[in-house]
Amino acid sequence: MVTLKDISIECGVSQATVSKALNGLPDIGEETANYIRSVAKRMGYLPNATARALKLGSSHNIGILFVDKTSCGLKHEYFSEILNSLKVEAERLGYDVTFISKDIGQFSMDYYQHAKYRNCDGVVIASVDFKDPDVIRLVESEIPTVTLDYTFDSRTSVLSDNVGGMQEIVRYVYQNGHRRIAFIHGEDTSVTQKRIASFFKTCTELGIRVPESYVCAAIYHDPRSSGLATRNLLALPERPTCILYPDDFSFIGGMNELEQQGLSIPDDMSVVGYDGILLSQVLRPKLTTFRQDAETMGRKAAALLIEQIEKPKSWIPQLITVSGELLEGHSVKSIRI
Amino acid sequence: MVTLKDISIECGVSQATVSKALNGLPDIGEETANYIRSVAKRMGYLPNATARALKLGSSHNIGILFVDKTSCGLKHEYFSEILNSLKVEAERLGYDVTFISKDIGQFSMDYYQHAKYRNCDGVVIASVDFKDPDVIRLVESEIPTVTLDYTFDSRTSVLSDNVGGMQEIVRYVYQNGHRRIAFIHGEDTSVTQKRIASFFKTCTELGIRVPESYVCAAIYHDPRSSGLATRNLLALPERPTCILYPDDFSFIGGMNELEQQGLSIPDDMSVVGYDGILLSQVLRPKLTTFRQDAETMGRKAAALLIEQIEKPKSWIPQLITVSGELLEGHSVKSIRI
DNA sequence: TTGTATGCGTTATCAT
DNA sequence: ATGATAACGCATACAA
Repeated sequence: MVTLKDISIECGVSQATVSKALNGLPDIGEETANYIRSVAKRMGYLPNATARALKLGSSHNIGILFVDKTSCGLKHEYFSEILNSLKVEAERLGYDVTFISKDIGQFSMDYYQHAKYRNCDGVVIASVDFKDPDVIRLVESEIPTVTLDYTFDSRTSVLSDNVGGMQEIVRYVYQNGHRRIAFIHGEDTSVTQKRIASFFKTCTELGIRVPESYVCAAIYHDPRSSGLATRNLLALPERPTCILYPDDFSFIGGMNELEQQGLSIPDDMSVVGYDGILLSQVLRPKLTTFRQDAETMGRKAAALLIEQIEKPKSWIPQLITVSGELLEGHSVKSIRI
Repeated sequence: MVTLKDISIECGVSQATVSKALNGLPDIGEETANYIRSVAKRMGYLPNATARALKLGSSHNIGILFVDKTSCGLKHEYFSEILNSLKVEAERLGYDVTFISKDIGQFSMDYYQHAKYRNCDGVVIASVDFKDPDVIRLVESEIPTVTLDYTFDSRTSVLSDNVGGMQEIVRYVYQNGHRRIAFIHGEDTSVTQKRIASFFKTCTELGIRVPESYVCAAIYHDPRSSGLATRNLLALPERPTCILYPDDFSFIGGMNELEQQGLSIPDDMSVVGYDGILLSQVLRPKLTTFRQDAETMGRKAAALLIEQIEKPKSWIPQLITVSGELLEGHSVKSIRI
């Protein structure tokens, strides 16, 4: 490994001079600086991030908190897409990305401690239990954080537009003549609450009456529970004409149930997903769904976090809502009224 | 941030004593050591990984190389599962995981340089172009590496048992009476080569004649190309009775094509996937497929890399093959002969 | 058993 | 414009 010292010897100048030249400080002669830079390049010099971090107290490294509680965190395309764009943007801005967790080796530490231990300049928090005291401790600490799809007081967060998404879906379905719309939602999270609220609000605005039995619970990313909910809906005396699913993947459960009962999509039943993952676009009939712009969410999260890290004085917490778009497929039938 | 110095002052002993006590060195009095440990705990002491890394020359941090060339690297459940188990195992062994890439900030560096810059103790390489000179440079460097699904000379790698997997599939299909078996394979990689070779070998062993037109190319994770290939197979004068797909997700393309032609699975056509992702298990009929044990692969990769890092002298390169299992679904019809 | 001193590779302050 | 030096937090060889 070639260090500043090696270069200083090679150049016949002091270590300090080399450091300044390489960092472009103005108090080094043009000529000397150029010479030093050329030698450094020739010798294949690379700064040592560790030494730098120790000296500067900042590591140019951000943490990512991504708990795989249901062991489907990363498996979910929504999150893996966020993770990827987050990584790309962070790297573009000169930051590396390290996973943060509890229990690293023998040490049992919480997220905050882990982040401190690694000298993370900031942490992006996604797909965790936001009620976890350890998560709260991290968020309330002095470490800059950005949360995804959840808001803490005086903290920056990037949110998918669940209210707008659900509104667009309901309106689209309404425009296609549907008045009996059922909604199978995911487990109780703030995301789910927003979607449910938006569902009811939009229905009310459109003058649609929603029987209680039309709104039922399932689990995200779990086709089985959505299949069950579908079966229940189909058993109602007055069947809905359209079913909204928690997400595209869960819809598979509904798809199976419908097929088993000999019902075809969209002729006998209209369906809508959520997420806009690859799968939704390759199913036939193509699934009508609402695409969440995960790529933008990850990118913004990284950019906002790094801005907060680099300009701590001028920083103010922000709530960024990333809008998505309705992807029209062929799973919603147009009903003449 | 509480440091060794703070503790030493609080305890009225020297910094060195604190360091030794906390690291459990034998040359500190039982009593003193216990006292120091209790004070450290009370003060909330956490070692500084950065300082430690600088001092020890080892960071307890491993890199992961995961290039999203087709921007589906992470989206592919196979890889996201590997990534997750890799992370879990590494953390269990006391190592953090950091993404490695080219171009971090203004610095344009190759993978090797990035790994050195971050002081990574080792790197796991997956889902990249293994012909990339930058990858080769990293692998041939002094940095310990483990590659996934690709072998370099004198280097450790963890391989999915593609030969065994394909063999099991062909045998299973054969046992169900099929003699006209088509194989749609992915783009040309070493994985694909192994599967193709194993396909032919097993067919030969079983005395199955494989017309050239039965083996055709598509692209992994791309239903469109597999759909096209399916259409071509269906247009043959002598149709196969069973089609093997590159992977479960690609099969969706074939599924659509079959349905469009009014063919039902498995009555009119038997099909087999590869991977054993969640999707394969929720489709109806359930897809018969070969599950790759991605969880084990990630775990082994981490364990082997860390073993190599910690016991460099006794280390010898290993080729670990992780076997999978045939998941019997209902997509292969049993044909009476 | 405990303390002193040094250095890991940097950056930054203060002399020169 | 350049250099000597201290400091970041830690581990360790060596002295006491």
